[in-house]
Amino acid sequence: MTDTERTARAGLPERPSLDGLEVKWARRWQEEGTYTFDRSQERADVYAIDTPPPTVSGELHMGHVFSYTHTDTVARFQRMRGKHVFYPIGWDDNGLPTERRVQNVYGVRPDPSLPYDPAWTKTKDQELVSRRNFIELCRTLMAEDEEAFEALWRRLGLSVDWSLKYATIGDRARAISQRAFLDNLARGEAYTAEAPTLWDVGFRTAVAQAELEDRDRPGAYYKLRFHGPDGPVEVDTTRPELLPACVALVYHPGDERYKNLKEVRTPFFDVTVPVYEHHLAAPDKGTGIAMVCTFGDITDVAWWRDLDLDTRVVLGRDGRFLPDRPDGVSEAAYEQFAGLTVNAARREIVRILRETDDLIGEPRPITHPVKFYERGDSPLEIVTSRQWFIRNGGRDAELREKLLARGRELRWIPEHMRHRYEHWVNGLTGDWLISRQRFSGVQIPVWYRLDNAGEPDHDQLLIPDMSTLPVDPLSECPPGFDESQRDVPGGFAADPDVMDTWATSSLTPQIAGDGELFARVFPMDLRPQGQEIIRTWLFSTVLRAELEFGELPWHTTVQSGWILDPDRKKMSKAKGNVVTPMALLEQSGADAVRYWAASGRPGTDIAYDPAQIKVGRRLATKLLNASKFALGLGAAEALRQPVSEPLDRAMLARLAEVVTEATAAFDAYNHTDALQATEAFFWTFCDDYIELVKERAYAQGPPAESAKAALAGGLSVLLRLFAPFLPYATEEVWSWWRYGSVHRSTWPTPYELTRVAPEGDPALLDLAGEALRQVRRAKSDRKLSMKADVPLAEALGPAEVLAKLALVEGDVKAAGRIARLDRLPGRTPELVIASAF
RNA sequence: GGGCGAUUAGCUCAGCGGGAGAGCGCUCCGUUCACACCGGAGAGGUCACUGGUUCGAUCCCAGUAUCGCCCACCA
Repeated sequence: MTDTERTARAGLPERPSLDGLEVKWARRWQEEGTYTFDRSQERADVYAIDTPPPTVSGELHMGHVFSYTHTDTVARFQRMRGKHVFYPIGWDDNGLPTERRVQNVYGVRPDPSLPYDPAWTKTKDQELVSRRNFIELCRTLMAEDEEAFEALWRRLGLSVDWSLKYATIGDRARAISQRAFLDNLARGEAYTAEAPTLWDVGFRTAVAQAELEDRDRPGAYYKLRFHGPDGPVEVDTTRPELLPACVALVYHPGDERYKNLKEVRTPFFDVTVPVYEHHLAAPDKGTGIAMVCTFGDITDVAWWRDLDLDTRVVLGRDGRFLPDRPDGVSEAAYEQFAGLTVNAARREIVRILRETDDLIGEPRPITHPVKFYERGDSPLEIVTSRQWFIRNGGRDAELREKLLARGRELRWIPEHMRHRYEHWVNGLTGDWLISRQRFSGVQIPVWYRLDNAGEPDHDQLLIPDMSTLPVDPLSECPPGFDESQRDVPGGFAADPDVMDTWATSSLTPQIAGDGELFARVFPMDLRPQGQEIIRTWLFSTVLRAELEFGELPWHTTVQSGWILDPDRKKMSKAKGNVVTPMALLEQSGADAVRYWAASGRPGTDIAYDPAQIKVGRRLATKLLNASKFALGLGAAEALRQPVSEPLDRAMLARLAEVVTEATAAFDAYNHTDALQATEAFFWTFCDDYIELVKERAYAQGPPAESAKAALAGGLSVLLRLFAPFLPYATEEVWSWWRYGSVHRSTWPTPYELTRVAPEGDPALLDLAGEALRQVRRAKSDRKLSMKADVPLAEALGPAEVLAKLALVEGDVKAAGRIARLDRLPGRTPELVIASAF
């Protein structure tokens, strides 16, 4: 019988292919609910994952594919291990990234003063639209983006339960977010305060410490001449335009140069300002004495607070100089600055100081780091405004210690990532600013009483009934009021702000595990995420869980690495080295892409490498072909037959070791080691074992049945070991001969192998493989076909090695096409096969 | 300025106190009765550098250099 006939008889495809498997099986998994969470399970039997909801602000990239694949291998492993895997998915579609995308795509800008226009259509670029129109555009665009996201994740084969899908802008998330906020408020953990805050003039909103980044910008030192009682005082500054906001000079305690200086007059504005000592002043920076303004940077705020300085506000929320002069500055001097941008004001003051001869020398250009909102385009300014905060340990040693303790309690993969958390918590300088002066977000769910002058009283909060959440204070009234009382003296006013996106996404365990699910999934097992959001998502989730429940939200966190391009740079759109995931999946297949992704370890960067994807594709194809061959031999029918031959038992015994290794690796979140152990064995299985036994398997009788039974047992285990990595190819092969889904099958154990192949000696597999390799080398050296006959071969080596060889001699002879194999003990220290042709 | 990580074959990466490894690429050979999205064989390395500990160091310690990332109150 030919192999083609065998294949046909077994009902196997003649030429198995990877093409089309994704569509076929993704549909089947959805129809059959293969990954549906069983809501009746108890916590102990559940493995719960706090999946990152990707930010909906464009397309998913290879970095997402990389890290989400890692999590999926864990989910599939745990599911096969018998856990009921709670694997939700969500979209983070509120917040500034989303708004900015809408602004870019539609070319519109929100203006809350405009009325809602239900029939709005775009007529011109940079059009201003009402708040509600803007929010509707956000919802529309997000829905489109989210459809594309879902299509990608389904194609990649993520085994999430799509019925658990959530959106952070959805009603459920908004209600949970507002409830958590009100709980924080009730416990005194949330509060409102008027304070200097970092302000993005482009987005016109306050931003939090966690969202800052430094960017190097060109600037210059300007040396200004202040006027002291005993002569001029030279002061270096990079922000001369803030001279009208100057409230003091500071120098380092003990700096002899300034120790008798008590006050000075500013140049041009001629305002008398005090001179103080402060330890933050650096004697070696500039002239050793610094100009303190309202507010040039956060050090100014520290000085202002510590030294109880005056306040001279000059910058408005639009980044321009205010129309009105600050206290103590003359109208005549200030008026020419009113309305100017920062840059224009700088040019103006430099021009003036040159005229008055108070600019000493020329500006000295420097490059210095400037604070930016991580998604913004303009340097941050500091403005005083009323904002909401949540206590985060930044001003509270006791809470900070608790949060540090939680960080130590958490299992970090890789371990060294815990330092990032510790440094972040230790470096917090203030509470978490959560209010944003934006539109598409979760509204801060409060109103304020208005006094008789129509001014809000921030101590008289009006709180919604918890049962009415989510609430939009701008369109709904507080309990006991009606719409006629909105914004009128004696009535109420809504808080116009929304919450920071992290204020909602810090609640993902509560959002995903809402209602009766909560007790079954919380605290969760795993938080997978990117290392760049330890200070935001991870920290804020730990914080909210600590405040709400006094415990960690999950036991373990796995931090993913970066995708680098071949130049070792982070991949980015600007550099044009971005590969579109969907195109890649369609071209190479999901299993191949997943194989590449799985070759990266947690926390370790990986290069984008098309060659690795090809290797993955080859592996998946090989799996199809080798399976087809083994099953074509009749392996499936022999599954329960006794495994009697030493080589067959050796193979299964070695595979049992691989199972142990792969299982241990997965338990330690080393999915890469699990894959490598499995893959290495698989190639031995194909290249050595199958070649060694196929002649025997073609025959009849117990030795043939033994080979076929071992092939079936080996294949069954290999398919399950590969299932987390190659879900499509393994499922396809599984469907040829087994019932149900491989992804619902049981993770293999060493016992199921040693039971059918007791007393297997793995060394026999190595020995037979080594013998075969030597025969092949002899043929290769003589440029002969691997199928060339060897009339006589001699096996030399220690007697005990040759004794073992005798156990597998029949298979070696068949695979090597050796007619006669003589064993000659004691002539060499190691096994040598000498072939004669 | 502080912290974390990396540096091993041309490339991508494992290993981590006693033998230097894998895959890709490369060279040669073979093959179309599982697999051309194929098989077999082979060549390739003072394990960044300098000291130290040790019988023995790619591995441990100290320092240096380069790269990457995180953090920082950067007049």
